[in-house]
Amino acid sequence: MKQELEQLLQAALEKLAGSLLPEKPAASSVVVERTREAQHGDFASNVALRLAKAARVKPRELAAAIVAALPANELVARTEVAGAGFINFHLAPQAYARELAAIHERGAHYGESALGAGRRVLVEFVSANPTGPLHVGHGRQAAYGATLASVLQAAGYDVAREYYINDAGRQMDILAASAWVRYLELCGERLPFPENGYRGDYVRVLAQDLKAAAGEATLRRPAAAVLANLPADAPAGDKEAYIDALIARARELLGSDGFRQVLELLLEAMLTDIREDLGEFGVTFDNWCSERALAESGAIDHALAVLESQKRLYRRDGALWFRATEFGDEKDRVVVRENGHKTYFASDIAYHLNKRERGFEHLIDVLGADHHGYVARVRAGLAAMGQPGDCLEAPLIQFVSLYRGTEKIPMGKREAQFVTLRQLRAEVGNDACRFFYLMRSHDQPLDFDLELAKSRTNENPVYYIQYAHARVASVMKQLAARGLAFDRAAGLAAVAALTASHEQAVLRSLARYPEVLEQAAVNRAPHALVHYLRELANAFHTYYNAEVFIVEDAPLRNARLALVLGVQQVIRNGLTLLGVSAPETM
RNA sequence: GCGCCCGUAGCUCAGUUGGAUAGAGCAUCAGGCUUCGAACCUGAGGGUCGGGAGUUCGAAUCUCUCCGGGCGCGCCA
Repeated sequence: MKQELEQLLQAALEKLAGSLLPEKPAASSVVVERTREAQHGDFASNVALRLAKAARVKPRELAAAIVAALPANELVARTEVAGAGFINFHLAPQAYARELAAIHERGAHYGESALGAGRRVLVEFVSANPTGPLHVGHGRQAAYGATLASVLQAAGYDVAREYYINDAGRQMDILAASAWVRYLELCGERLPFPENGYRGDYVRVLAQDLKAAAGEATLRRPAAAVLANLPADAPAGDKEAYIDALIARARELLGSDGFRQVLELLLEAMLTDIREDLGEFGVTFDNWCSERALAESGAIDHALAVLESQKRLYRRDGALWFRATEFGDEKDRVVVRENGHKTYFASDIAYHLNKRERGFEHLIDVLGADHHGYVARVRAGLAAMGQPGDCLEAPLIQFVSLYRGTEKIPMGKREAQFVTLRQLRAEVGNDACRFFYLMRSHDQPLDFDLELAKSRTNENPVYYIQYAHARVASVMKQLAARGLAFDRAAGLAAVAALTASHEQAVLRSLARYPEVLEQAAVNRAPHALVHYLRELANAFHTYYNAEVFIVEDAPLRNARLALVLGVQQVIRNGLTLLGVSAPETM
């Protein structure tokens, strides 16, 4: 609808070019928007206001000329000049009838567009270190990333979803050491737990897995051998030095192959847990990309070679540096440390180059808000390797605070007091969980009220939308119970009978769905969809209370049913994108 | 100190290529079920869009500045 009006305006402006207007304006300046006030019609354009100055004409005069030059169109009932020079469009009833027919015709595909023109986009999200269970912050990133990917797909992009597994670094070694110590405890050894180790209960579970898989023969070592000559742990000593020494000792006692086997087993267990957790949450990935596999494939050396060939590397203090400042970063970055180890940053730019080399035009990294400092750096890396710097985009997801009513739940990393995604899902349910995560703009910190999310009262917005969907299903059951059947063709043919103000409001709301979906895609703002669905449900509930659908008059009855089935379809489409179920009964 | 995000009704928040009289939900108050599900609907009150200045036909939106809050600034990952 909107696009058609914009095309009409464009045509009118082309007619005026050379006379009233100096030149044909760019298509991007011709914009039509929904009006706020019903008296201003359905759509309005400020194009005359925007062009008046350059054309040296009064805005209202220009607007009048544009209106006069508009080609006739069956969708438009009336056009007028209003206010300072707005052009208001009042749509003909058949415009909405046509839209309702489109909903019935396209069904689950209604709302999709070709905006993205098949461009390949990689959405990377969650990518939590496999060193512990996902927490509520990851949950928000999961919900956001999954829905953003779905919305982009609906908008015509060729989308792939990816999880980057940080399985190469020191954090994994620390997990291995932590689990091994717990394992030794299980075997009956007595030794202190490292201050810098992972303390969660899941580590004890991992230790049991280890024992079940390996028994005592291969991995058990006497505590005395483990602890011999280790430096002091905190608080007397340095916890970082201690854990590093412990890791080295584990490698020494188990052999590098043995240590690696422990690591592999833990990694597999953690990834299985994360995968299941996300799967139950309705979040799936097309690819799980391993940092270690990437390194083994030579991708990091490849990226460094590219940087070298571009003369973007230099040596200082024994380390190899990348001239990031030449590409907008605030300081140069080390890629190979003095000790010969490549930095995380090196593997990260290699990973992003790899994404581009796999054919993705556009890269979206969904990141936690605490990662903002590092976007500029990766972008600098991409630019230095000859990639367009703006191919990378990173929506930053602000933090989540949990509340019970007004009481804030502390979320220390050390003691797990209700911080995992799994616990959150178990308590409030997947639907409420996804919904609450997506209700707010991602760049706004989120206060997640558990009591509200759990409540089955009118305070909870999830049920409000689902209820509208279930109510339509209930109406259809009632129809069948009365021995009547819905005649779609007859209903769609009689849409002109839907003249009541509540019916008009529902029709208008329905027709906005494709626009909302495009907006959500362009702005990376899935929450726009949530707000829209609430409005649509509101229009429906109001209508439901005002009119009876199952009436004697068959054409009117079928028209009304066609309308509410349209509502049901759009709600289902929207909820599906959000990852929330659309139940027939509640 | 430097950088990023944010500040809108009592509370939680929508409102981005600058648009017409700033909107929802909750809470509060007043109403609505012998009729398709009351997990619903209708109405009312509630605002210095953090303060100030600027840009212009027009600013919650853009710029500057100040105040307040969150986060980040490693040869860690």
